[in-house]
Parts: sequence; C-alpha cells; structure tokens
Amino acid sequence: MTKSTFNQAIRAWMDVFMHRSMRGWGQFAKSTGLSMPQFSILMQLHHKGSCGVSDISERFDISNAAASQLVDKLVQSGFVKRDEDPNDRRAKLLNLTDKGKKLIQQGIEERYRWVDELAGRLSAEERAKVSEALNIMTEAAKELESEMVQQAA
Amino acid sequence: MTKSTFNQAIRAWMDVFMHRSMRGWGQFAKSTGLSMPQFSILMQLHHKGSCGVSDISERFDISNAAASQLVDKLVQSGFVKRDEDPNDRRAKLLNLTDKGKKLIQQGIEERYRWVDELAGRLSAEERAKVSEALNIMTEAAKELESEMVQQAA
DNA sequence: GCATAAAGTTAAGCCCGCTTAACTAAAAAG
DNA sequence: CTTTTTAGTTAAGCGGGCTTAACTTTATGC
Repeated sequence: MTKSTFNQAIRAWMDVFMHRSMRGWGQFAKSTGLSMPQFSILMQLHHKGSCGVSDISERFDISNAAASQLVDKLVQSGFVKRDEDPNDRRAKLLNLTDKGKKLIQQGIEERYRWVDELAGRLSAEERAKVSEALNIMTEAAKELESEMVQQAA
Repeated sequence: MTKSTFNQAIRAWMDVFMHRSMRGWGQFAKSTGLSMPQFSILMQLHHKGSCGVSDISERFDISNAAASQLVDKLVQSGFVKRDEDPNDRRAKLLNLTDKGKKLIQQGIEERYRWVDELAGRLSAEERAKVSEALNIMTEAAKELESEMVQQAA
C-alpha cells in the first residue's frame, strides 16, 4: 500500500462525506429555526459539555459580548441552562437542557440515517471490513486529539 | 458482523470526523473573510459545477433575490463568473473563477492535512485496510446519490 | 402574435450577529 | 485593604442575509 493510494481513497471519501454532512447539518439547523451560530454553540456544548461564556467566545473567535448574547438567546429558548459556578461566582456553567440534548440527538440521528442506508447496501463481509477500518481511524483520531490538547497546555 | 457493531463503528467515526471538519470549514471560511452563505455557494459550485441562480436558491432554500444578491457579491469579489446562457438568454451560467477554484482547493487541502496526519500514525497494513474500506463506502455513497437524483427526476 | 410563465435583478425594510465601550461583580495580587 | 485582573452583561450602532414587491427580459403555450 503506497501512501498516495491511501490518500486518494481518503480524499474521495472526504469529498462525498463532507459535502453530504455539511448540507445535512445546514438544513437541519434551518429546520429548527436556530441560526447557524446558535446551532454551533449547541453542538459545541454537546461535544465538550459544561463550559463558560468565554470558552464559547474563544472557540468561535468572537467577542465575549457576542458569545454572551448568543448564549442568552439559547437560554431564553430553553436549549441551554446557565448556572453560577460554585467555585468562581463570576463564571457561569453552560450546559444543554434536556430540550437542547434532544434537539442535537435528533440532528445526529438524521445524519446517521444516510450512513445506515449506505450500510444496507453492503454485504456482511464488506461491513466487517469497513467497521474495522473506521475503528482504526477513530482510534488514531482520538490519539491525535489528545496530543493536541496536551500540546496546547 | 452484526449490523449494530457496524453502526457503532460508523457513528463513533462520524462523531469525531464531523465535529472536526465542521470546525475546520468554519474557521477557514472566516479566515477568507467570506460569510458562511457566500462560502457555501462556492462549495456548491465546486461540487456541482456550472449552474444558474435559481439552482442556488433551491439548494439553499432561499429566495431568488437572496441568491442573486449573494452571487453578485461573489462576482464582485472575483470568485465567481456569471455568464449568459447561450441556450436561454434569461438564464445565467455561474462558475468558479480561477481565484475561486484556488480558494476552495486551499480549504480542501487544509482539511486533508488532518487526515494525512492520521495516516502517518497507521501501519502500511492498516492503511491498506482503511483504504479498501473507504473505497467501498465511497462507491456505495455514489450509487446512493445517483439513485436519489433519478428518483427526484 | 399575444398572453403567460420563467430567470434574474433591484430596492426597501427587518432581524441578527458582531464589535466597541461602559459597566457590575468577584477573584487575585500587592 | 486596596488595586488590578477576570468573567460576564448591557447598549448603541454597523453590516449582512433574507424577504417581499415591483420590474426587465426572454422563452412558451395557445
């Protein structure tokens, strides 16, 4: 296996997959009535869990003020809860509410549906191969991620 | 290979991959100075090639007027060229300019860099497995896509 | 050929995200 | 204990995306 054959395979897949999933998320966000920035904050909370307002502003490279305002809208819509941090009363702890979690989960399920359809077209043998390969990739990605975090710290 | 083992594998991968690539595209779009809607249009043109204004409005579920205005900004910034359709002089043929193509290509390259790093962590044997699996998936995705198009027609 | 439909454009107006600036409150530094 | 720094909020104002509505130009249907 040459490196370039591998690269070709992964690039072809990325083209198909990225295009498809970006389109899907955009449409889903729109269907919820939330703006993309608001929706992205929900996604971030889903992935990273509890965080403060300034974490949001750093993550999306916007001002604290902007983050605060966006979060406030999400709080008012009932998707996010904003509690005081008991350890630092200046800070806030942002979390998805049940309503927020449900919404994101629904979006994820819809994304899954597409790959489930894909899965349906594969033989059991093919599924086994794909499954093994994706586990390899996921593992590598997680390792890479954790090294990045360490590097940043 | 049970279906649920497969689903688990693909979902884990999607979680990692989608989060990563969405973040990446967002940051890249921001770095170009283009808004997300504008950037998305460039992506669409990259994937689907030449199309009219109303194709844009359908694809993003916005009015013709909105699409026209967005496109106009992209034309003025030099990322898109807007020619008359010789077969129907009402219609326009939208295409990426060289500048537009270059921009998108650059974004894609940056996305690739991440998976290239991933690839670097794999053994030749693992790369072969992953490569085969991704080709299977890409093939299935393309088949599914073309059936969808037929169904819509 | 004339009426109707279709592809795009333009303009007015609304909402939203974002920034800067001024502010409150709490923690850290000295 | 006072000063400074940090976390977050609020308000004013700008720019952008989107919609509706009015319009131009070209193609289609009868």
